[in-house]
Amino acid sequence: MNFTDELVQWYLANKRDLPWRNTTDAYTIWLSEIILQQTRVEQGLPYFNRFVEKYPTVSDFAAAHEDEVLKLWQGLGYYSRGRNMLKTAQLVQQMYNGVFPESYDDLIKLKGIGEYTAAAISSFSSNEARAVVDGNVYRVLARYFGIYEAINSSTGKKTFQSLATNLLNKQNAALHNQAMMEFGAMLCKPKNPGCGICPVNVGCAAFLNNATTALPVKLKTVKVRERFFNYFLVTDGNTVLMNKRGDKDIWANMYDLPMVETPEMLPAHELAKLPEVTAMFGNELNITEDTSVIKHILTHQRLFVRMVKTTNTPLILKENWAFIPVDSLHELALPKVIFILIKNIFNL
DNA sequence: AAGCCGGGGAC
DNA sequence: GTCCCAGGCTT
Repeated sequence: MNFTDELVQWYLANKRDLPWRNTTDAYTIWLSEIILQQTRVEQGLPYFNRFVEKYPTVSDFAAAHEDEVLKLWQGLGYYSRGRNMLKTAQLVQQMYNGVFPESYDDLIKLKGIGEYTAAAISSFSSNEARAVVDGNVYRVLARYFGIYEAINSSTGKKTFQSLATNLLNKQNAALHNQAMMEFGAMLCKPKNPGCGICPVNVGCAAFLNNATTALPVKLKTVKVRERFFNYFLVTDGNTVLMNKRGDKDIWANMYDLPMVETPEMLPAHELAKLPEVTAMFGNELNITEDTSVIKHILTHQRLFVRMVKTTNTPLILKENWAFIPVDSLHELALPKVIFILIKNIFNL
């Protein structure tokens, strides 16, 4: 048996039972694929189930409001996925009359669908002969064929996509793709791969050369920026002043609190006198509580976040500010760290 | 081509 | 701490 046939045999004997594998409905598969971008199966699974229940068809999804989608997406990260899904659902409703496209060429044009996702949806829904290349496939191919080209260079991407396409079983694209990814996720793992029980170890360049830890090769480490967020809790117990974020920075269109960003974390008494703060509240801030600083890690940023409670109220409400009834707080999509800051105060 | 976009789990 | 996850969009 050749390499890919071995992996298919391994897959049939070892595959997990995952809900999106029991359908060929392009809409349902699309839901799963977007949710699973840069996301582990175990983390995405409960979100998939909630989305399928709330939006059984793409028409149901298209009728949703963005706040509602982001709320359902809360905690999953990379929120542009949720925002793009709504746009795509609305476009499919209008342009395709609610019938989700199945062809790669149609799918690749949609917001939030790139090469990987178009290949995944087209092959899983209609068995179109398109090879998926995700993180798992990069790793499996780099190791088995001993490819030291960086998987995140533009030439490397072409090399791996070309190799994956050549290897594709064009009669059984769906099964082939599932097998490649599941093998990478379950056995040919980033750390401690199961080489001892691997069905293709005798042909694996990395195994034979003791190079599994060196492959795949990936370029550069991301630069991490440090930021200091000072949030203000303005509440009378019945309502709380919330801010809807813009669409440029992190957590686009989600909700947090009024805040100032500082170049470093200041003691409360210095924060209270900051010109930016006194301008906002009319005079020196009266701080009644100050949380300990929470360190919150994102891919490109290390956030240091604190929240101060104040008896002051702002002079004027900025455009994106509103006093929200505490009873309605649970409807707002909150970034993880905001949820942590206020969950105990308002019983969220 | 490089930078940006979350949160969590394994080690 | 570091790495990476069924990646894609913007500049």
